[in-house]
Amino acid sequence: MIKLSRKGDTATRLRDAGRRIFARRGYEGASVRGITREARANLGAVTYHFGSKGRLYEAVVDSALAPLRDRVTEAAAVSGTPLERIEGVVRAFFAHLSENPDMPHFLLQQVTSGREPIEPVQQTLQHVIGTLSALLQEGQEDGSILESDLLPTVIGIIALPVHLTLVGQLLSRAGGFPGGVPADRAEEHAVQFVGRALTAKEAS
Amino acid sequence: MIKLSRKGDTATRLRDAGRRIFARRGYEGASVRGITREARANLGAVTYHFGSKGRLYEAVVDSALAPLRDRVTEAAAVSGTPLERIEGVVRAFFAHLSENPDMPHFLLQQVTSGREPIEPVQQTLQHVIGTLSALLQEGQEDGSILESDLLPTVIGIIALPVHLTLVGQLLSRAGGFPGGVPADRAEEHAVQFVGRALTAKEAS
DNA sequence: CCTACATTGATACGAACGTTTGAATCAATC
DNA sequence: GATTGATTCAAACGTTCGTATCAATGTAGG
Repeated sequence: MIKLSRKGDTATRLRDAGRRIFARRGYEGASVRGITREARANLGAVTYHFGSKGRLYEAVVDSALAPLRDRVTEAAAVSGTPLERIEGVVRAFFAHLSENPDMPHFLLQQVTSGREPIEPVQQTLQHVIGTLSALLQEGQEDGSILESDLLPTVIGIIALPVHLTLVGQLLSRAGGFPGGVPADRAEEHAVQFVGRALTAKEAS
Repeated sequence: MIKLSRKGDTATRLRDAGRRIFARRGYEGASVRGITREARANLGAVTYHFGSKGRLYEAVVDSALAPLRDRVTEAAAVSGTPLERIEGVVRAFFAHLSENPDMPHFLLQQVTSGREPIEPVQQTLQHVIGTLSALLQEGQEDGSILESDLLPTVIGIIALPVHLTLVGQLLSRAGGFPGGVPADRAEEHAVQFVGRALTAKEAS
């Protein structure tokens, strides 16, 4: 009755296959049959191990987002100026996105689904927004970051990595913009872009 | 045989209903039955007027994107500094998004679908990216805009309106951030954010 | 009026969907 | 080696999907 999740576990294989297929085709576009086929599992395996397609989806999303929350927390906790720590969060985003190329899909699928986001997404959003808001506020209080509405600024900061990664993929796939945006250039660019937007020196 | 598209046309009602439902539930999540029900049309009407569900979707996306292309073109063509015209494009985006709240859904659904985007989306992307790239290059040549890679910069500029609109909706719906981001504040914020990021004055 | 054509309507079809079922198989415990 | 519980398997269920069919209806032009 050893229930360790060895890598070859059927449940683990289902989660992995689910991650790929849900990300690529969306929730409705993914079929239990397709997932079980890719996971080399029986059709009934999703019901057996997760209860339903919906609960497999939640498990997939949660397993993709949990490490992101941790990374953001970590990046925000180092010592340094608020701006440096915000840059660290941006880099943490890029690191996680490049290691988990399916991730931005889940985030945006949830955002565009029109439904109330499922719990792990809600948690992650609140956590990231809360963390960045705190850093911004700290920077604004000590004068190192320009005054501005917190929420839209935070959204602007988050939007960059997600969009650069995703649209980069899209363009290199289909856009007539050969090569798209290489990951490392994208990261440097995002850090610069955010840094300038937050600290632009007024002509004095 | 008068084939004017009066507002009560079955084809028009189908396109309108399709826009709402495709945006809200995605392509696979929307059903022909649901669309025809909402349009008060017969089940066979989609096949009859558009040939298939897929072609209705293309018609919907095209009817949503065509006006955006026009607006961007217009905003980029006015006289003014490159930065002012870029700001105009950003404002055009916001105007179009706030009048067509379903629009960002289509854009991001395409981006996250993993499939090659359908033709009107590809056209629009290329057009907007081309237009902004030209404005950026002009500004970089006359020194009014900082040097940076064109493509990621353009993506950053586009990402802002889409994300602010969408995430604003999401947060006001579910996020524990009451009110989200009011549309007019979002627009001003985006214009400032972009302006700073493009023209930050180096300490000299 | 009548004919021709465009549109609507009700119904049917086959395929794919998520889930259920119950027998078969496997691995650990006594 | 028998027993037990967990897991896999093949098959089937009922539902919903997109599309096709064809008769009924509306609407000009002759």
